[in-house]
Amino acid sequence: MPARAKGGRYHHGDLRAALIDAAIEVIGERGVRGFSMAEASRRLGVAVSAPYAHFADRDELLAAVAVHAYERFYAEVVPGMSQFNTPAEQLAELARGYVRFAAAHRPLFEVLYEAGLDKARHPEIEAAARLIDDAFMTCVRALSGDQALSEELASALEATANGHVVLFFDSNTGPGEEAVAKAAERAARAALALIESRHLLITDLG
Amino acid sequence: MPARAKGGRYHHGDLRAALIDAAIEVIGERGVRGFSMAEASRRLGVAVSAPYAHFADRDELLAAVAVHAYERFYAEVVPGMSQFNTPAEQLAELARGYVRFAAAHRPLFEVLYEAGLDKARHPEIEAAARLIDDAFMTCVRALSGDQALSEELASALEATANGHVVLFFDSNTGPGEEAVAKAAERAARAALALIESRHLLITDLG
DNA sequence: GTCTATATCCCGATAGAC
DNA sequence: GTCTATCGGGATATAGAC
Repeated sequence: MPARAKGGRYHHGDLRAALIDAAIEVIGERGVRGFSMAEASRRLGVAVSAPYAHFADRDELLAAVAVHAYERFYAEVVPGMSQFNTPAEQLAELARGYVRFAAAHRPLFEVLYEAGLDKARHPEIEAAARLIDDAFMTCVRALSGDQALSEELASALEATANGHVVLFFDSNTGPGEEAVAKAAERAARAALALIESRHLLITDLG
Repeated sequence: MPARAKGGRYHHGDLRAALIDAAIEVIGERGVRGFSMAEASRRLGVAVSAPYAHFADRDELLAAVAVHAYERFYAEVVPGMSQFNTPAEQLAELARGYVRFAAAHRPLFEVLYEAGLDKARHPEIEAAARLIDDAFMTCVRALSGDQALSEELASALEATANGHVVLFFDSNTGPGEEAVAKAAERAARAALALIESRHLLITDLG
């Protein structure tokens, strides 16, 4: 952990990593919209110009936070899937983990969905998401040999997990363990219900 | 429609309504975070201080936009439900309309979910949502006499519809009619699947 | 790689005239 | 109800010294 004394200088520390940490901290308090390079600099006790030695602009720093978010998501959530034996249960666990992760690391979730980052300008973000997507799609495909159905099911599962997070944040119940567990369980059960009736996702589809 | 000539004055027009329209326009171009009282004033050709005769601060103007959003949602989406005869089909139509509405009026959707408005400070927003919620819950309850199941189903349906909108916006496919129709159909089908397997939403629930 | 200093711009909100 | 004028603040980003 780099030094962060308010008045101190910052020679030869890992400012890049410290800036990412500071960004997460600020986003946690003020939201993505409330984050600024200047505020991050202030918290680290460095000049407002210092971050520009590591990030070309504000969006590049946020993109680095997004990459960090996907890496952490993969490390925290995906391993838990292997404790289950069926693809359906694994996907339910992924949905549960998705909600738990977002609740535990709200700033990371916000960067992914509210930072308004141009993915074309920051391809490293999608690259970081690839490992997660692979694990996800492997499970989905194990449930249906049909390519079209796999796509529809994947879309429905992703939308539902995301929606449960938004609903949880919107309900403003705070980060209480009980409320998080309830939201995560709801997401997992909704995933199982979608899987159970997945045949309805493609009938008559244009 | 109030006058909006760039250099012109604005005596005795309906500035309040014009500000709401201008806000929607700005949000459409720059997002909620990019909206400012100053920019709205500039577009209407009025002094930056003029809006404060109608709204105490920025959040009050955004709250008025949110109320407008719910009113318009109710007017555009809810009537379409009555063309169907079963609660399941009506809820599917509501999900379809939810996605279509959000795609057609993205700024309104953004205000509701990304403006970060303190609902305790703006109770008029939830009041405006009540008509929609009543229609929604009436359908849900018609599907299950059980109170606990109704709550779980409502939660799952709302999350899923919202998630499909987020996914659609995230996919960046633009407002093409084809892409919108596809996303809306997906939301409707996911709703039907959740309804079909709704019994899975409450088994063993703590 | 970090500093000091600065240019440039935008914002929210208020005071007081008309 | 709208105007002019302004205060006070904060942001991004760059230039040049060390």
